[in-house]
Amino acid sequence: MEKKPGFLERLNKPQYEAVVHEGSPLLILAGAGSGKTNAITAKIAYLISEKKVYPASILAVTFTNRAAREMEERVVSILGRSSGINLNNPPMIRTFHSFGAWVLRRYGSSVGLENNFTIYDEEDMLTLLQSIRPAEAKKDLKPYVSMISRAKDYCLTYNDDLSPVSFDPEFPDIYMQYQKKLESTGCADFGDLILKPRFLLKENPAVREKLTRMFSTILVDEYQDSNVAQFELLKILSGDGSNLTVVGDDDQSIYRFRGAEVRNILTFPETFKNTKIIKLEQNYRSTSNILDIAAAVVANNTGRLGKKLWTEKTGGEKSVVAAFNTQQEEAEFCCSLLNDGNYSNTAILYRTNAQSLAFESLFSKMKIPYRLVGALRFFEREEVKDLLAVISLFINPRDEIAFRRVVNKPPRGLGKTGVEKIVNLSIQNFGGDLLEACSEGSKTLGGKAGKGAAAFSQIMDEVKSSFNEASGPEDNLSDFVKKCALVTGFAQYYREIDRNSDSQKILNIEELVNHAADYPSSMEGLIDFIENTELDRSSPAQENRGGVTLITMHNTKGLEFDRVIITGLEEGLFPGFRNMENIEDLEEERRILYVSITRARKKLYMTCCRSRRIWGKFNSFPPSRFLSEIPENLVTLKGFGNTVSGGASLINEGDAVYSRDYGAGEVLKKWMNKDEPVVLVRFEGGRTAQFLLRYSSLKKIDPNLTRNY
DNA sequence: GACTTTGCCATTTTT
DNA sequence: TGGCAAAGTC
Repeated sequence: MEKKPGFLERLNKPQYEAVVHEGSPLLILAGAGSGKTNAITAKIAYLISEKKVYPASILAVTFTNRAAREMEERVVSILGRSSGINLNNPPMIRTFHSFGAWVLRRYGSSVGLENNFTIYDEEDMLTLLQSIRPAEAKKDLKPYVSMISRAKDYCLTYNDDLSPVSFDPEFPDIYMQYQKKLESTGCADFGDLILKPRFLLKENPAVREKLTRMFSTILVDEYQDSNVAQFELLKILSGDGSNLTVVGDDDQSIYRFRGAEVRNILTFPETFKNTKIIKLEQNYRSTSNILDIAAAVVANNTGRLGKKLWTEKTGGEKSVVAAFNTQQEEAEFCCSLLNDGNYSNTAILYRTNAQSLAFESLFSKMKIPYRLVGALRFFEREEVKDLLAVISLFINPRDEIAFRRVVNKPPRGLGKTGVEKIVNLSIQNFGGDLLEACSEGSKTLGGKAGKGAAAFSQIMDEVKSSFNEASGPEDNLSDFVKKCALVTGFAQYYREIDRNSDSQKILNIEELVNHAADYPSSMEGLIDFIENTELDRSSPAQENRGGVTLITMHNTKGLEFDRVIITGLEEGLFPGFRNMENIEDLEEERRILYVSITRARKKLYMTCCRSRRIWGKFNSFPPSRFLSEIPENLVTLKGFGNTVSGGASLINEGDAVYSRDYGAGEVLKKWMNKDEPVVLVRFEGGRTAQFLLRYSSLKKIDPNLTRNY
């Protein structure tokens, strides 16, 4: 028998089965830490090296740029070791959105998109809405941005019944105006990157045939995060699905708010006949102590496909649940754990980005190195977007949002009226070309505005000629981007701002210039550069740093750490914000916790604070209900006072109680929530709060003594 | 039209 | 608490 290559030898039985399966649709249900990426990369490598599949005919789709990069690296590294593999035409490994953009750059003209289109993020979407409805306040228009995004997630155009998204009677009209304007400026938003390719493939048989023939094998990672539009695109692309492999875990679906549809994975076998289902249930990451907690928590969810994760690493260190009074104490606790110097093996997780602040300031003070993942998204920063807007406008002179952004920045005398005049001029006389309109405006507009228009026209001319100057096969784009920063005056403008406030905007511009060095100095290179910066907004400088990882729970998907500290487990924060009566929202929060817990290899901490400052005010929160879902014997409790079925559980309705955070009060109500006694207390001064008795530090007191507190 | 001040209001999670 | 937008001043 022929010897198997090493990367196949290392697979376990179901993994191997998944890798070699062929001929019918394949659904891999892969639990957390079960080697899912390993299986999918091994499958790609297997197809290329063993089945001699043409590499470029393989399409692998992920949801995050990080996942796409990682998969690509792994495939290259596996195949690099085998000889005789030619990767000149490598497999296409992209995010869904980047794949959509790729399709549109090539074939978009048949749906009205030229290949110089720029991609709008939510901020740009809002600006566009404002240009349609100038009378309305920004905050009133904001909801429509997410409605439009959701509609597109669900594959709905403005002609469709939009009631699944919103009953707002204005919405269909606003959506229509938005879409028409967006198309007239020759741009696309994130939703369009999926919707338009799907429409294109549906309506254009020639392109459909070309693409379906081009990609004979399709693999999708994190399939549980796909939305309806992505599913529709996939369906057209993969035909009967016989060469389609999807990998996912219904328990890790945490993007419902963004239109992800768990049903896509739940009903996959019904949609694609003869689906082979393979479950990967051996966890290679965590100890059984950690997995047991994860399992106990997620068991409270309904409608699961059901997997049983198991591990050979039985036992392990006991997990800790710790309660504190303030987020300051919580951060200090993390510091004390980090005294052992295990920075890079530790991650601190939180539900909202705002929570990172307490850690950041304390860690800077204590000289603990940290890296912040995902928070200040580099490419969303003002100065970066300004510079990108100038380049976008150079590529696509119809890009009205980019134009509005930079035409009077730094200030050069063009106000609202002047800008409106130029925009109208562009539409009436120049087919939307704003640069020609601006040049014309410099003659027709009087006074300051005319001078401003002339100045901006000249700047854009200089941008244009700077680009022509830099040519030659060895040149990259960094010189050009640098020149843009200079001729626009941004370099000087932001240096001045940096001097007056303690910002570092110039550094960000420099980083963008460095970034541009990766792209060849050609129009394609430039479009590529802009597209990649629009689609991948993470900051490489931050992500590659060492130190403790500070990260949102959502962002941890796909990562793992020896030690994980999940912070802010407070009712109202996690789960929180929306009405947690909605069972689907609540279950999604629970899955977020499940994802978070399963990031830990060896040691898990969960923390909560009794009070936390939100919007400048101190608010008190009871511990998260999720904590009460963890069997007591699996964790060590710290800082909960005289809890654990002690005196506190003797508290009854009508009792006088004392809380160290609220003071004295009276128990109004007591009831059971999943075997947990809960009390509602009204404190002196009228404030009320709920407590899970097990975790509260409430003490029963003699009502006659109340006044003493 | 540019710049300053006041007063309001808010925070999930991300391609 | 702070960020941002409307209102106010030059």
